[in-house]
Amino acid sequence: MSTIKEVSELAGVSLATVSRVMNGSDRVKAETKAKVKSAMEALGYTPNTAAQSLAGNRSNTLGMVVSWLDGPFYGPVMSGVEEELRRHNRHVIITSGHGDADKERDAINYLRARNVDGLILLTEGLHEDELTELSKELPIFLINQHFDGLEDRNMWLDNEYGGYAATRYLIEQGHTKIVCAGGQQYKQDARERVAGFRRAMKEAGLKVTAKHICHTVFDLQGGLTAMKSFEEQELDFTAVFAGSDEMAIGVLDWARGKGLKVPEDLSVIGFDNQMMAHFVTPKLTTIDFPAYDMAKACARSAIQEIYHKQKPAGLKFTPSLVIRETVASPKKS
Amino acid sequence: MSTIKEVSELAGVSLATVSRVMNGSDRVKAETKAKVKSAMEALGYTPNTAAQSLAGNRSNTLGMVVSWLDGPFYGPVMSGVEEELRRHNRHVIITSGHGDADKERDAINYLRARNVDGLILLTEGLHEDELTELSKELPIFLINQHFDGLEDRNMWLDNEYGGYAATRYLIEQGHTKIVCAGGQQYKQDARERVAGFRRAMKEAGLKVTAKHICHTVFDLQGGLTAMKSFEEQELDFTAVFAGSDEMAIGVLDWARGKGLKVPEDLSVIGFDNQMMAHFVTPKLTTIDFPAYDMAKACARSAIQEIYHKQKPAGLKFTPSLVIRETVASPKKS
DNA sequence: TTCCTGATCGAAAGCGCTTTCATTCAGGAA
DNA sequence: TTCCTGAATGAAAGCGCTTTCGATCAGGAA
Repeated sequence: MSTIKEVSELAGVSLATVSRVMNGSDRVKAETKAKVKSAMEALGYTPNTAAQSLAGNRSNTLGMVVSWLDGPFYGPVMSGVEEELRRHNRHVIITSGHGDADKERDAINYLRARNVDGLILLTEGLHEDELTELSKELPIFLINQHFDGLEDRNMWLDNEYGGYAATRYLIEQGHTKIVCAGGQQYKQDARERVAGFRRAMKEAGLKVTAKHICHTVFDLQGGLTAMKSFEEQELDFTAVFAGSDEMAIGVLDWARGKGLKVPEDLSVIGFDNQMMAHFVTPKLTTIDFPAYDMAKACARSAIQEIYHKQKPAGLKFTPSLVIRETVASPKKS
Repeated sequence: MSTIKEVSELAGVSLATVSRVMNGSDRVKAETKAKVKSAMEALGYTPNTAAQSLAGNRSNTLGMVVSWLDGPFYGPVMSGVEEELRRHNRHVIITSGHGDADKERDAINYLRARNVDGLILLTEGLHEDELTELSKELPIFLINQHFDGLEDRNMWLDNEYGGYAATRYLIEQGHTKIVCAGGQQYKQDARERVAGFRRAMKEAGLKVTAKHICHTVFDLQGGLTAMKSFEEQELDFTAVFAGSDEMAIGVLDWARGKGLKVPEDLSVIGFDNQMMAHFVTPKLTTIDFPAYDMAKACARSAIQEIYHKQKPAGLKFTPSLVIRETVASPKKS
């Protein structure tokens, strides 16, 4: 490994000049710049990142906290962030928050001890106050969470619109008796999706009572639980909007157990468009969550603000309908 | 952020002593150690990792290359590595190799520029010679790949046994007409799985011809392709061993298209036990790939060798059968 | 007592960069 | 001509650690 010193000697300039060339910034005569560059080339020079961090008081590293490295939802997010940062010759340290506020704090401390220049967070447990507090210490960027005070560092999905679009699609197919299996009520996205459901129903003049909505957990089991609860209440319905794809798969399981055919006897629509939506039968109609794009945008925005002093801007993403095989018109009866 | 200097002043010792306490190693009087520790406590001291890297000529960081951050297979692997390293206060930079030799090299260079102390590789494109060469530069650890010369840094699965166990299970259920939809022939694990299939068949006195084995791609489409090829050859079979779960799901799709019921008309067994094996219907019987455990073991071994100078030892993992719903005895006919 | 030994600790030299501040120099203004 | 200005570059002081080497000191051997 060659050092900046060797480069400077070969090019016949000072260390400072080499450093200036490396950082692109300052005014260096074009001729000098060329000399330095060819010296770097000749030596196969790569800067020592640790020295850069130490001297520059910045690590060129972002920290990222996701709930699970192995959740289907997080893969595209990590992927988007990694690609974008690598493209800018920065890197990300990814940690798992295990969907728990305490462990999320641990993860953040671990990252801060590594002098990350900023944080990309996709957490579930941390409260707005805490995040606001944290953002005074270092720049933090939020994916899939939004609130005032940090709105220019939010990349969020219009969940409400997604819920609306899903429900709207069911209605357009002729359904009038629709139930909603939503996620945990303490989760912002779950609440918003349900709100979208309500809006679409109301707009169509369809009544929604508390009975029609069941808040459980965002997974397969949650979907089953919700359906059993609807069943116990002897509700009559021809379609269900599930708050997540996993829940929707739970609904499919339930339907199969009851001998109901999907979509002939029951229409089902999910949310997220996770990988497994392709693998189930029939293939799941759902709402696409552009996680990869959001992650890329987030990383880009972070780089712009942290390393190029540009003003950040939050971004709202709009989900779109993905039509597959689980929705049909209701049977005439 | 307090520095080592402040700690040394508060504790009334030299920088060197504080450093010694931090690194646990050298002999420091117990009394002194206690003084230093309480000083660190009092100041809330965290060492500056960049300075440590620079001075110590080591980054306390491992690099990792996987094919896709968002592949279902890689989640558990990343998760295992991250957890284990974090537990030892080290960290990992994860990059994506996009399943392509050139991009894998890029990723490795990117990581080396960051002075990683070692590499954990889960690559597909790099040849043994290249890896051997690389391992002269820095320690590299291989997951799911094994060859002589680097055998003490390999964590690998006994794929041959997995193929054997899967086929064996089909045979025990009474099947005698079995085909094998294997992955790309250039992949070591694909070849080994097929070898296991052959061994089980041979052991049971069942003949296997080239017709019974189709090498395609390890994904859903590959499964479909394989089945179509068997169909064209007018083979008669009651069970299929698929080289991966995704292929197996392709087989399920094919069967559904043909109006065949699984497992009544056709038994199917996969390999990997990926998450989606739970989500398909009927739930997939498969061979478990203990990716998470292998990753943990790999990280542990890497830490032991790199930071504690212990001799590494490769580990062979044995896969196990996971019985679900896609295998039954063949119909009498 | 004197000498030697091992345990404990401190001084100081880096590690490879960034950045401030000073210096040099060419060219235009006076 | 002299002076001033701004552009281009260099010298050097850190950034916060690790590690080598040497100093100190207590206690046992001679």
